[in-house]
Amino acid sequence: MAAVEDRRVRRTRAALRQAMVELVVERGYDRVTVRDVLDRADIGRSTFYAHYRDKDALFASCFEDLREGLQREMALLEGGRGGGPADPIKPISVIFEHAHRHPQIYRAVGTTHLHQMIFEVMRDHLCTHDDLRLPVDVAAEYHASALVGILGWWVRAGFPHGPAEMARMIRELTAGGLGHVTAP
Amino acid sequence: MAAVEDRRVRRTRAALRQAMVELVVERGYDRVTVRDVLDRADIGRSTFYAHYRDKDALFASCFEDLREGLQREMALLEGGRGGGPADPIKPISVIFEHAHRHPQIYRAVGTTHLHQMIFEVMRDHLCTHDDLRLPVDVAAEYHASALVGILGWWVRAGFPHGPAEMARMIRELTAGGLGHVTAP
DNA sequence: CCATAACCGAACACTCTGTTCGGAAGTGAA
DNA sequence: TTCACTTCCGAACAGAGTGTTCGGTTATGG
Repeated sequence: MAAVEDRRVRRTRAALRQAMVELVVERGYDRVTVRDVLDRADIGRSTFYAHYRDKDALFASCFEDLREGLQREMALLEGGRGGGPADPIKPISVIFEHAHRHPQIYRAVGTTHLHQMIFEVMRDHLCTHDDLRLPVDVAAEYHASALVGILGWWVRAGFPHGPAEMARMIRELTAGGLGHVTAP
Repeated sequence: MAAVEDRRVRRTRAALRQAMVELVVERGYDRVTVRDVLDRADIGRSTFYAHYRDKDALFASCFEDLREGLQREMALLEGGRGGGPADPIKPISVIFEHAHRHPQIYRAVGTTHLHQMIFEVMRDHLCTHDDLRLPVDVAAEYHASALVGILGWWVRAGFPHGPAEMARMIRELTAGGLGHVTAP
């Protein structure tokens, strides 16, 4: 049992994922067909279905690595210091930098997947400060939605502001809310 | 040229819209087919395409009345007093009450349409206070996304909190941000 | 070298879409 | 009530996309 799979498998999946991302960036998810992906990746039809159940499955797999990477960075941020949180806005800054470092894939990712991703990160982060005066889900949903909205806008607009400045703006906008949540 | 259209037209469109909303609530937009709508509404296939270009067009038409109603209420809110804004959170409260008054249709509306709707209302409202320290689009996108996220969560969860309390929570969460925006 | 696993591609059955057209039926006005 | 007009029906059709099957071909790793 090979720990790393057959080279053919690796190449096939990589080609499919890359073709998928390219096409979604060019046309948007709805306007991409399985046939398009096959042609672009130069992969046989039956081969595709041997690897992925359908278009959605391939699309989802495109972001697994991405999500794992982001979660690793977030965990590293919290694990670094056992004490209090250094900066309540720092995680947001990390997200913006992450997006800025992977432009094309963030351009392709739909708001749904992005929301899922950010929401989990956000809720995990909020759960560490449980002195809330509001239901956790409400706060998490609120901040996650706001952040995803801004993030999507930022990506679509072609990164007009730089990640640090974006983080600063978010701080301005969430000052009251997150302050209430995270202040002692 | 009749100001009010032929009764058959009215009945046909009403049946199609109602069937569409019901089915979307039951299964979600992607899992509803034109055939499903036809069967539920008991309308012929060719008749459907005589009224709407495709599924999207029918879906969009389902929310035109809704959007107009909400915009009317918002306009009435600002037009009532010529002076300063009574309460920066009031518009949000209006939105929540509007959603609470039309549960099933808000349950069906996708986040995309909802976002479009809320964003316009939000930007119009923010534009009246132009002493911003941030780009208007950023602020509007931020608050609109947050609100739509919460609204969607609230609707999906079956209105667990009552519109007034929701508005209060939003006030808590946006206190800093909107304060900076609307304060003199 | 060779057993094995992966790939190919053509063919197939299926679902959904959007259009066409002649005939049936409802509608509003006279 | 009559009647011209509009709308509706439904079957049929072409086209696009999906997901599966299967026998033959090719690359891989031991």
